[in-house]
Amino acid sequence: MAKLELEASERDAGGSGPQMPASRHYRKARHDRGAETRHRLLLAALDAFGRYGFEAASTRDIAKRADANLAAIVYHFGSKEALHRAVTEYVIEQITRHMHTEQAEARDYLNGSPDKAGARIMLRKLIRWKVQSMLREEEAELWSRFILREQMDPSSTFDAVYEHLCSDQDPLNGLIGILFDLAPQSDEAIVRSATIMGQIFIFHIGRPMILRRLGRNALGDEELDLIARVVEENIDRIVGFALPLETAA
Amino acid sequence: MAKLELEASERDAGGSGPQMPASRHYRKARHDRGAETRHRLLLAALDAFGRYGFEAASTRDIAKRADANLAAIVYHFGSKEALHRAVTEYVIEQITRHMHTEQAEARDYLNGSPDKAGARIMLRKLIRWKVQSMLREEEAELWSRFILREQMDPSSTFDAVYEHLCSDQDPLNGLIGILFDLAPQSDEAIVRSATIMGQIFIFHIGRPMILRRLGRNALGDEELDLIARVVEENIDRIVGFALPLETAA
DNA sequence: CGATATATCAATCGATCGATTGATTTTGTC
DNA sequence: GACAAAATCAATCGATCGATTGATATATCG
Repeated sequence: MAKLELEASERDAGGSGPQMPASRHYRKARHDRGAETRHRLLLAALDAFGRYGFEAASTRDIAKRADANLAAIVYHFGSKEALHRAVTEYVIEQITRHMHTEQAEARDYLNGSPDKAGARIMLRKLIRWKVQSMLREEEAELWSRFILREQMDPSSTFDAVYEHLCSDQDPLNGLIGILFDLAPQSDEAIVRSATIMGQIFIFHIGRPMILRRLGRNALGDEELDLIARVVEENIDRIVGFALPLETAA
Repeated sequence: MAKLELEASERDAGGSGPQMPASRHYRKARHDRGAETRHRLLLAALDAFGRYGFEAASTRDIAKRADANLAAIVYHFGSKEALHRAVTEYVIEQITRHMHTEQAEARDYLNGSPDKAGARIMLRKLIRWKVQSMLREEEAELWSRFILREQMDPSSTFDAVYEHLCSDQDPLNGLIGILFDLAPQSDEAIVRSATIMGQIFIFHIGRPMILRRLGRNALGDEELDLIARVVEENIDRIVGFALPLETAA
């Protein structure tokens, strides 16, 4: 379950760290308590930062929810700020890992000699995969909330998130560009991509409201299938005009 | 500019208020300082609560940004919590006011004998109006951020926002229902409405990221026109299948 | 002008925040 | 078992939080 390592990605957290988990050339424990505590703190912080924001999320609450001592945060990460950076890195790493295969495939296709028919199929595949992974993966709601929270106070780690997850890592713009005869970085391609991502993000950011309208307490398989079908249908229709209708499944 | 009154909508803010602006049967001042201070505090709080969240937004910061004294918050509103409630009421009031005419028109249409052709035109009108008002109105980004922030910590004033802005006030579900042969409160109608709203909300919640991709510092008329065109086109195509293509402008 | 309600202000309260400390427990090597 | 590094813990620090206080300033009446 806990694949994360993170190890020493933040040495001196702003100039404070007196003692840190050296992780030098020392043997690993048979049962690494430290790594487990670190991971529990990371997940608790991911939820707390995303839900309450950086300042409102108290280290005491994070430590308590991680079943760890308050001082463990400074011990394992260096400071509250460093913990926030570690969470950012974790989110980027997780999303990148989940996206890697499909995005690489789409990028490879774009680097070849793409045409509209192929781009439409590739877009459908990418969207289907984004919807599934972003809605099925349980942690994904935490990732979305954390990232969108950063947007509201665009100072902290906004740049890192942007560079790793948005700029040119995402082949969505390229596919849209081909289908609509637009330059990949043209304003319209960017706006069109945003409207597509918005249809997915709304089910993260607005989940409480949607759950209430649906009269549910959680999104079950039935609702997730419905959401996936509607989003995929919508995008199929949006890009459908670019090509004569076909039977691509 | 300041139409707001709010007057005595929160009497005793949780049982604290020793002195409050009585606003009894006393004549209004020629130059009402209190109302101005109250409104400046309200706008500053709207921005701060939406941006940093309830707890992270400090009353000292709000007072400073409103060019008012710290104690003015308790004096005019009763407490930080009451200020938050007042902001919620203000947002509901503003959105309701901006939406009133168009939503009433759509509701009237739904209460008549609606057909698909009329519903499509009505939907197009409603969407166009939502896009324009939500993107053109300068305060709208603050409203969206505030509401979406509530979603992340669905405790506080979530119910009030939901009841006034979502439940059955919004005729979007009804129009979608007619166009897709769905019951207005069916799961699919709700999900379809959400994907439509997501295409608009993304430009509020993700504005910093989109601005960066566009290489802009702000959304000018040019970009707003583009966004409006793309969103309206998308929705036209999404619902277009429900009807044979026509030339309705 | 007083008289009075309205409004603003600096100073201060207890509570909680992030961070630090020194002691203690756990773990692995010799 | 002796020893040290890794890890956890309770207690505590100064800073800042929301809220309160009493004094002062402003505005509208008789």
